[in-house]
Amino acid sequence: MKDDKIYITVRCPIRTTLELLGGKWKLLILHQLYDKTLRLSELKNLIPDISEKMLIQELKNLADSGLVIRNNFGEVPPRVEYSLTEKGRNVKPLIEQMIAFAKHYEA
Amino acid sequence: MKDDKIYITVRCPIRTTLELLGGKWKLLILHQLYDKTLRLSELKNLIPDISEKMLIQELKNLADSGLVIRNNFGEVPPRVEYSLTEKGRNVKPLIEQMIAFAKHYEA
DNA sequence: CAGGATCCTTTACGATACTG
DNA sequence: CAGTATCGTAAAGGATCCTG
Repeated sequence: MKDDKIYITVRCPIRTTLELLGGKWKLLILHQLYDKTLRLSELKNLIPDISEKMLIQELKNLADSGLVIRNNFGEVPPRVEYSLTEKGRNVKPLIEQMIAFAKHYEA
Repeated sequence: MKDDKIYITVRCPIRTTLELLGGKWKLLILHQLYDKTLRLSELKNLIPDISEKMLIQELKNLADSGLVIRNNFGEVPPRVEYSLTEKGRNVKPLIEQMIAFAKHYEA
């Protein structure tokens, strides 16, 4: 057999990023976790218009992606803190560019 | 009256950017228009899984935002070309960071 | 306080047919 | 070729109630 072709699938990096960070809330959450550790209730206060369901869901999502780490202190009453992982810290330049873009756009 | 407060509304820049670029397709379209002018049919070929409806809708969306310019040559058969505007070129560093993020993530 | 479960609404998106 | 119009579906998101 000749003329066979080998197909390799190169995933579009834009799509990869959209899958990881797409949606209405993930980047807002990551923005708040930019350089601090926060509890669920603190995040809720910082992003007042997010529903609790979405906040929890998206945090779990980000944790599953390895971008956020969930630290359960196992205390009573419950105390759980969220922060960026090493991988998660790679979103920082992206967030910076989003802020820069908005600034340019509104100028 | 004293102790009155003046409230100014500072829109979160992340939200601004999400409103302009959010959704499944806008950034993929902008990525293709990164440094070239393309016709509708060319964009359709470059992003095979987008529906024609969404492609046209999002292009109009981006044009309304002033990020993309629609150039209608008024010929028969129709010939319409899309490209980034000056403002639209500000997405370039953002796209670069999305690519960099995907790369870091997959590493 | 953190979060699970359920139900419901909204909106994003897709398929198809049609037009100048 | 570059659209418009319509209809239908799937996914995202929201409200509320409940639990350890």
